[in-house]
Amino acid sequence: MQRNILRQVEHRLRDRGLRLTDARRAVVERLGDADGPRSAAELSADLDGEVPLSSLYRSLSVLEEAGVLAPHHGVRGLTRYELAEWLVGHHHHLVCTHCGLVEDVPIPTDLEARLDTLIGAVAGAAGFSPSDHALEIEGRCERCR
Amino acid sequence: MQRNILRQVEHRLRDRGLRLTDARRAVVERLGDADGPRSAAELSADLDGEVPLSSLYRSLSVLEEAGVLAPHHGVRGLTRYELAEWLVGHHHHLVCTHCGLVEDVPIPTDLEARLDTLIGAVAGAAGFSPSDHALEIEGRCERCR
DNA sequence: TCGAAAATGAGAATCATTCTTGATCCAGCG
DNA sequence: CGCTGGATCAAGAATGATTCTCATTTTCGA
Repeated sequence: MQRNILRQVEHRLRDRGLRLTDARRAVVERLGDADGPRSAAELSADLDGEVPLSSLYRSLSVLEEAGVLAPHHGVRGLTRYELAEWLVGHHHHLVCTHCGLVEDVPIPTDLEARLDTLIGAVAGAAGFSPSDHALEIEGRCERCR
Repeated sequence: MQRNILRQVEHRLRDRGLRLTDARRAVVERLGDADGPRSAAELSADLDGEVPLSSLYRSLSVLEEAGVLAPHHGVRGLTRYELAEWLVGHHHHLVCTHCGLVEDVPIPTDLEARLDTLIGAVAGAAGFSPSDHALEIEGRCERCR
């Protein structure tokens, strides 16, 4: 992952009187290397239990609160997190209906622009003020094909 | 809701050796009248506790298994269900980031067509076989504006 | 009408997540 | 240098949604 990200995160936390501690840095690093959202349990395994689960959850919610992480709610009450879009850019998700894998995928800017226009129209008509959107493409991944 | 739906559901269940019992009918009726996905707890309240929670959960998973309901995973480990698209047509969701309300919204067919094309291209490039997609528009609803 | 399969209800059990409590760390200050 | 308060941490209890168990009941077809 780009070391740049850690600097941005540290700065953002500092702005809010928070610190970039070891646990938080570890979480950001793992998510920066991942190719999709990760759950607390997955991160804990990645970290080989170096961070107690309770602390890990707390780190995740602090980072979410600070806008560093974005939550992603998937199957069976599992919440997975990923780095917020201001850190890694706008993207969408491919979700494998068979194995549950979630993978990031970028979308060409021209389509994204059209999507934005459409969303504005649809939401406005319903009295909604759209602030963001998420497109999930479901299907079978390469391995589960 | 259209009575038609109940007939289709009954037929589909029958095909799989399942019955359209009182509890299942009640669930389908409530969801048919709702303007968005509903959780087990919300349905239980709607039904004034006529159906025990354990039975309600079972009904929901049987109906999901049979392809009658589609699950929708929202914040805080809440799973909400709605009638599957073959019963009520393709649509997307407006999600209020403030109060959590989820509302159905139809999308003009021309945009939907463009979306499909795009999705095919993006997914194909990543080795995915897309079978479905979900677009969630986040923002503030009329009341939380 | 009988028997097998399907369905039910009540409560216990599970699992991810959150809360509570008390200890620890650290930057800035005197 | 040592104190002080906010920030952080660890450990376990608590919570809340969901699933499981099991004994009982209902339903459908032969």
